Amino acid sequence: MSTVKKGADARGKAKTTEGKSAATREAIVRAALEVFSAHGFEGASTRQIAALAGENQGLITYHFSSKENLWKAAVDSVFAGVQRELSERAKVLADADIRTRLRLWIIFLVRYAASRPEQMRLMVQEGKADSPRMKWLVDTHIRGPFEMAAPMIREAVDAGILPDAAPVHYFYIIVGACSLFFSSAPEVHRLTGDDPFDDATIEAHAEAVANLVLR
Amino acid sequence: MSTVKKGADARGKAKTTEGKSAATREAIVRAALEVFSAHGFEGASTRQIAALAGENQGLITYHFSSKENLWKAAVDSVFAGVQRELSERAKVLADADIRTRLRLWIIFLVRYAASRPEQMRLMVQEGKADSPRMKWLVDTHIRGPFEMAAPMIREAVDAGILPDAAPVHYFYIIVGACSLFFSSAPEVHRLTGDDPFDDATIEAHAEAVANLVLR
DNA sequence: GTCTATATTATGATAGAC
DNA sequence: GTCTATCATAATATAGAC
Repeated sequence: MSTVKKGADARGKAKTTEGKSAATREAIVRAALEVFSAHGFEGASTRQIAALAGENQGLITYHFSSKENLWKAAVDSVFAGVQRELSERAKVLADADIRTRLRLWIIFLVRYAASRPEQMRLMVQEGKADSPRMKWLVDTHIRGPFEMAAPMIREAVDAGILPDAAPVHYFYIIVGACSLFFSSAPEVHRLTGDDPFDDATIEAHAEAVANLVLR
Repeated sequence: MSTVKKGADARGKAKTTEGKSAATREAIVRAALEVFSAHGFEGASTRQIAALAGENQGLITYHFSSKENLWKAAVDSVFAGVQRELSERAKVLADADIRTRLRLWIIFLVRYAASRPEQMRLMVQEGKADSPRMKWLVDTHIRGPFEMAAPMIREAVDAGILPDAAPVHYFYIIVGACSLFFSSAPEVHRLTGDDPFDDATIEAHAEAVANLVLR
């Protein structure tokens, strides 16, 4: 906090120039995530994003220079959370037994999918083709979590807790099992009347997956 | 087959006028499915679809009158197969034991997801919001399969084959487990070097899910 | 850093010749 | 049924005032 040029502005934000800039950037990223995950990369418009963020369209070019860079920033913002939380957890649980680690991983995945249903949507939307954006996504955000999970899965298979199959299969089986319920939430709601994002329902889903995998 | 006005045309199709019209329609629907599932509804352009189909853009309006109707026709074409095949299978297997039915259902889901990876992409893309398209999707194509699977799941739970949980959870767990591997195929390929659509890999995934669920 | 105005291109849909 | 040409609108990105 150094040179304060303005005080609180019309929207009630009291920030330094740099602080204001960062806040604008953040607001745009947040809006971008919502719009990109709802409409896909091509379907999303920068005007729509600017409008949702309550900022000017010209600022998108200023802060991100292109729609593609904005997309990357938005994706970074969803994955930043998982990566960090997961590796923290991994450290703490390094010496727990394999069943406990698997169960907690699954519960984590379900809660994360429930708190950020956009993530799986982004993955599925980009998973359509082997594009440059796809390469970037895998190298930057998928390989890490996969390489953390693979040894755990292998260990469970060796211990006879899981039937024999390659880790990739289990990775996508478990991620799919944990996530689809939430990335199809309005569908679930229309089908049964339940709200998937209700706390009790989230826990029920976590229990269902964990109990199915570990028995 | 009645009044033949033209013979084989430039692209080598020998058709009646009605036959030609139907073939055009079909070509457009096939292209639309590909483009919609790759780019989502808003991201897809009718020009792109027409170009891929090798047909004129004006014909889209002629045959479908709007982009929305074309989307519905494309979705119908993916789901038509599942619905029919599933209900046929259901009849044949009505008196098989519950484990066999569950196993065959899973194998069917995996093979279907592998043969039409677009389906899950379409579902996830529309699952973003409770839109009119979403309502149409659920009412026309989701409720049927769900109501076919639910009693089977309930039976498996009652028989002690599956841990206790509501059918909706199992439905999305199993569909997610069977599908994500294929709707993220380029991602899987980049991650491990394997081709998910290789026959042996498809069977390996089916076995992995079936063995995990049934033990 | 933020805003307005605009150049350029692409979109969905229509009109009308054949 | 199929095609070309076109309308009206909306898109990304830029230029330049403040």
